[in-house]
Amino acid sequence: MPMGRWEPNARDRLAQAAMTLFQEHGYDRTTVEEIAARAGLTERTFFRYFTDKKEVLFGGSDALHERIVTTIAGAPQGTAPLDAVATALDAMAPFFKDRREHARARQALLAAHADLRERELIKLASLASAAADTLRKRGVTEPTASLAAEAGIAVFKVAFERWLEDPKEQDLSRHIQLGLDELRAVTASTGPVAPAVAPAAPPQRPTRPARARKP
Amino acid sequence: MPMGRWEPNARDRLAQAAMTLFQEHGYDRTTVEEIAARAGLTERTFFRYFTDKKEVLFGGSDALHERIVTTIAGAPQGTAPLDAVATALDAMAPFFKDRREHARARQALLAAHADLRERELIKLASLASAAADTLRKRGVTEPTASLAAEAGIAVFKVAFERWLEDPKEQDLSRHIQLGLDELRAVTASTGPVAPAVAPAAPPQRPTRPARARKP
DNA sequence: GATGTGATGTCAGCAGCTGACATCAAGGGG
DNA sequence: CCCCTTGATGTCAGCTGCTGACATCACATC
Repeated sequence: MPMGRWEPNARDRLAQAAMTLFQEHGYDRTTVEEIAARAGLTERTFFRYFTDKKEVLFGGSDALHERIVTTIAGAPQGTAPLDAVATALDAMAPFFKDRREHARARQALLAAHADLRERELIKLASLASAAADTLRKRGVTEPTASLAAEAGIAVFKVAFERWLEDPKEQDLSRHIQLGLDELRAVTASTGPVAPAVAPAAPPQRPTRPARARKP
Repeated sequence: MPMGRWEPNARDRLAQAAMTLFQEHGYDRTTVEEIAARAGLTERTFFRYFTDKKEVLFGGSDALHERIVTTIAGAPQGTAPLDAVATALDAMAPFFKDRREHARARQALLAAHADLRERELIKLASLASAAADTLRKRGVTEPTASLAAEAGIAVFKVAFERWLEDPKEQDLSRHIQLGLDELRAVTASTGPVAPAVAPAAPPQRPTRPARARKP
């Protein structure tokens, strides 16, 4: 069997080595040099594959990006913006199917390191921005496109976290649907601005439990 | 006149020196040592005031944080979650009144440096998280609290950007209101999921221009 | 006047990251 | 078969962000 001069999949090896070491010794007590060594490479090479030490944890983000764009672009003409976005969110779910445990481990790292959360947030923001761009190409005008995209990403964030914690282990897809329903419920409610003084309400109802889907 | 051992307002001096140098030479060609020197201090001292080189650009964020929390906490009993958040967003507007030019300069820096955008995003996320916490203390249950908070922050992001670009220079407050209206319009629309095939719609209307406020 | 105390300075050092250049197998003409 | 190019990697030097440990020194307090 032909084996090139170097072991293949350097990138994957680096990513995997990093994940392992981060879990074993923690993120900031793991050195890029150690990661590279474990992958049989050099620090310098690490930085040829990843711009950042952080970036090594964000491999699939390009795929998500593309999936979102093509899904929105491919939505039937006349689809309402938020519905197009909703479809795109749903199209992301398969990427995480069967990777719940991996996602949880990753999330644990993010929870412990603000650096990593920052990176995660900019990735999500970039998804939102791409979604908005694509909506605009479909003729959606400006405040609408950005808001639909941002709202969609907000739903995804919440849904994703709930998916990770859900003891019933329902599909991510399901949580996204619930999130969208809830968003609609939350925004559908009252008028412009609350009155200055409250008319002494009772103990305070929890505001509106998530309503069942399919009215 | 009594003058202490050191010039006062070290923190402010550092922040201002940083802003100036960033604009003159760019963010990454400005060294922390240079900033400190310009403020008559040492690099080491800079890092006593700011955890980060980036952090020097995010001074007011604590004040915003507090304002959001107290505003939401102080909303009349029975106020709908999104309305409470909306009020809080509006309460942030005064912080930026008369600082439009400063905000634009800042935004220009953010636009050029992903590092800084990351920091900005985590600040916003932190605001959202605080808002959600406060809502929860008011009895709002979970998916609702997070979604109202995140949606609110999404509105703020969009409104803020539009405010910076608005040739008519309308109030930030106004843009927030428009954003909220638009969010409601975007979410109020169609049902759960778009049909698989579109019934051949006409040229495609821009989906729904922002409707006037006050139905 | 001795004794803190708080803001600052000094120094040493690591880790992240980069530019410049070297190496070396594989592949492709000539 | 040799040469040359190419691409992935290694080597080295160096800056800058950031931190821990310790020194200083005006000012306040007793």
